[in-house]
Amino acid sequence: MSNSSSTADDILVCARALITAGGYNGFSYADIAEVVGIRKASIHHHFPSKVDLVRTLVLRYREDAKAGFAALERTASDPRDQLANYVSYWEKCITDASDPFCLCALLASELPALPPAVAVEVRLHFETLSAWLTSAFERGAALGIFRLSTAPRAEAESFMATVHGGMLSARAHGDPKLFGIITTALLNRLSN
Amino acid sequence: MSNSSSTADDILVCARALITAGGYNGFSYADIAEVVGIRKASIHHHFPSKVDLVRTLVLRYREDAKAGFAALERTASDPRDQLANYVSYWEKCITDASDPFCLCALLASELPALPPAVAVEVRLHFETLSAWLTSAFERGAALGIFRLSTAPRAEAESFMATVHGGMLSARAHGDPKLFGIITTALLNRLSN
DNA sequence: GACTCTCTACCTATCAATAGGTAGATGAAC
DNA sequence: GTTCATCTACCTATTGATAGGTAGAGAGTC
Repeated sequence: MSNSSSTADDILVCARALITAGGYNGFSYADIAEVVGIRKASIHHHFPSKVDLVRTLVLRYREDAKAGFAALERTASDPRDQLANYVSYWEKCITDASDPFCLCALLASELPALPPAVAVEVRLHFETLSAWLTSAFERGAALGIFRLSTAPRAEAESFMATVHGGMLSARAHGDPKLFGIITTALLNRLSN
Repeated sequence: MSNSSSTADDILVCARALITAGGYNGFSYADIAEVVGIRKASIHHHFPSKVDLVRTLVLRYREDAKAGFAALERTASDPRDQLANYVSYWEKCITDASDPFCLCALLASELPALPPAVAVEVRLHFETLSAWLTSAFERGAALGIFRLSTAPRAEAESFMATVHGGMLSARAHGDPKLFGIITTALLNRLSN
């Protein structure tokens, strides 16, 4: 019943959860094999090396993120709503534990030790996210919706830092609701 | 020339840098052996298992953090200055690469996969940090120095999230100065 | 329809390297 | 002699990976 795209996808889904829980070195092909129900050697058929696997995963993640940003811009025209919806997306993921931590944020924490081919993709994700957030702040300022106390890029980086830090704190305290508490304050500041 | 406290300390110092770079599973006794200049087996004399090693490291880190909070309270009476000095401490560490990421924050990111004996200590560190920051916000509010838009605990958690997120962003972008940019905005908000 | 070839997706068996770890020996210091 | 801190030699388990293989599906040819 498994077809090719399904097995490779299963592998990627599994790898994502394992990385999000324990980092690049915290999982092995054997772990995936157990979850997906195939042998370790078969994973090599789809992903010849661990680097290939994780790099593919990050590339997919980046594509999905770009699609997500585009969707945010279609579903709300007000940049404040776009940012709020971005945060709501993560709050839902964290609260229902479907995706409790940004893959690239997790990998970024161990960036010095990542294989270069993976590291470069993780950096690119941060650049994309930063650029999108910056553009949201720029648009909001141009429309008079936001009054920025610093440059749009700095606002964007602060916003991003708070979101990622909120994920970390929710995890550290074992309290998913904490992400919402932290980001509510963040979003409230956008309304002042 | 090596004495017992020096070798064990060397091991801990080395382990800290390795964990901070690549997480709990990103280093091995062999890595430490190479840096410290002893055999892998000798490390077991000082730390019988990897869990013992990392747990000892986190305990030490927590002691140092408590001492640091006490020092911050001695060297400045104004809670705003205490928070600013806390941030300055990290900015210096990140900028001169002496300690570019909070050990417990790094370990917190992979908390689900940590050995329980280590995980509990990491959580305790977050509780201690959160309590100290909360007390700073409470004192600042009581003295009329801060006007809080949310409860002191929420302010503290937001502050912490931004600091940790700033570390992450600096690392992800490969730009240590970014931590300062993010935290300057954070501290400026304390002055309003 | 039967046969052949190619492809896909899986497998077993195996490997080298590495991981955390153990036990006993050795030498230095007291 | 005892203690401490190191070592060698070795262990089991696990890791990412390789080589060779099987089985079934699909397409093309007769």
